[in-house]
Amino acid sequence: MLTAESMTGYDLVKYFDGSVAFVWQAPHSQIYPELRRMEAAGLLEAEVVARGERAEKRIYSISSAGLAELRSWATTPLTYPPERSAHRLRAAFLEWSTYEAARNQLLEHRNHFTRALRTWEHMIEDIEAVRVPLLRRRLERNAEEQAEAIVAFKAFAFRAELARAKLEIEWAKEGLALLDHLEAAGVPLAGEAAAVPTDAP
Amino acid sequence: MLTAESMTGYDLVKYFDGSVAFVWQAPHSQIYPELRRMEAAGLLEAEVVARGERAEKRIYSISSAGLAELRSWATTPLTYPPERSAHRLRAAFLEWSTYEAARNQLLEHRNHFTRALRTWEHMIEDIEAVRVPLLRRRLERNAEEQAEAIVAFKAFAFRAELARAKLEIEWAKEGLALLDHLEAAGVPLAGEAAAVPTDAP
DNA sequence: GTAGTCATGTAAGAGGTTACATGATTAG
DNA sequence: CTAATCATGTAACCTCTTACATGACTAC
Repeated sequence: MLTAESMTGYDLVKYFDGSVAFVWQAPHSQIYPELRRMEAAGLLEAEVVARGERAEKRIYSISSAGLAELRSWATTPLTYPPERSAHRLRAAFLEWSTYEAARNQLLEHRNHFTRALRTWEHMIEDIEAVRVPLLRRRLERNAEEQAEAIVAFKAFAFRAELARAKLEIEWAKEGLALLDHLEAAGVPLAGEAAAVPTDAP
Repeated sequence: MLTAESMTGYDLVKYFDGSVAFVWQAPHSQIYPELRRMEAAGLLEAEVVARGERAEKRIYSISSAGLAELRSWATTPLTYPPERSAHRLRAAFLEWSTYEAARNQLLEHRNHFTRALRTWEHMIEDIEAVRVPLLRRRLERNAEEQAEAIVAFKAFAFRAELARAKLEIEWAKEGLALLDHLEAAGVPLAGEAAAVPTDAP
């Protein structure tokens, strides 16, 4: 982000929430110390600027070492992190739930990704029309011949999440249909048993 | 997993790698201490069994408190963790890479999920045919009327990952096509610039 | 005897979450 | 004056990764 524009940690947090956060989130409690570490490592340079009469702020820019590090990161092969999805795990053991809780879970899943889908769609439109402020500044800083690639890669990354959202919505629907089918067939779930007290005959 | 069969931490690690690990991975260094903690919390019971003359092993079973906890977990709403995908992040900033590195990245992505796809397909077949040992034992322990649901939920969870793998393969292909298009159009990437030394005219 | 499997741990450190904490500046 | 925004931290805690560490049992 600092290759697009020099800015404070505060700005970084803000812009994060509006763009990069859709693929990589970080709270300010991670960003501020990290900026200090990167500055100490020579990857960033900080300009301390007065803010009013008493306060100060640090405007960070990327250094040439930082640029080299960025290029290095961009060309290093990535590994695949271990799978860890609470939602899939839950789905695999839905027999321990109740029909009500299972349905709520899947409805919430569908709603969550329906909202996400709308966000992604708008985001991709905004990217392709260069309505995203930080992207605009990035294009101004770069050779015009690269503009197409810069925009295309952002849209490319976000389209994956768009497709993912569609997938999750369909998956949730499939799950809801499965629950309907099982309940109609009179299949009991283990979670319901918990509702039956032990003092039953 | 302990509701399907009582077993040692070692067994748990083994079975993890063959089934649950596809949605939730954990190394033995996490599993052993966790079993101890859960036993201390009364969720599990351990039977210490001699193994040969000198060695011992601990066979864990789930307690009634553990079952209650499991049911509680199964019915508690899940939250959505912050997005954090190194691959999407990388994709969004591919202009900092080189065509070669970017292609390798996407080819590796395609290969990774092609392998995953095959694994999922076999896994789902094995689940539906009840060829998975732990699943078989789970069905033996449960009322026959629940068998359909137990199998269906496992297949349901895994189908999501199957669909995900297909999505990732398509996405990687799209990315490769994009790279071909950009390179053919003569668009330079920032990573290539690093190859041009500063002592150029 | 030896290689493979069974079996169980510990520990340092990285990365991330959540909560606590503070205070200046600016717009109305 | 007061609320919103700008701005920057710290710290406890949890989870997970990676590496270190050990040794018994069993089949060949």
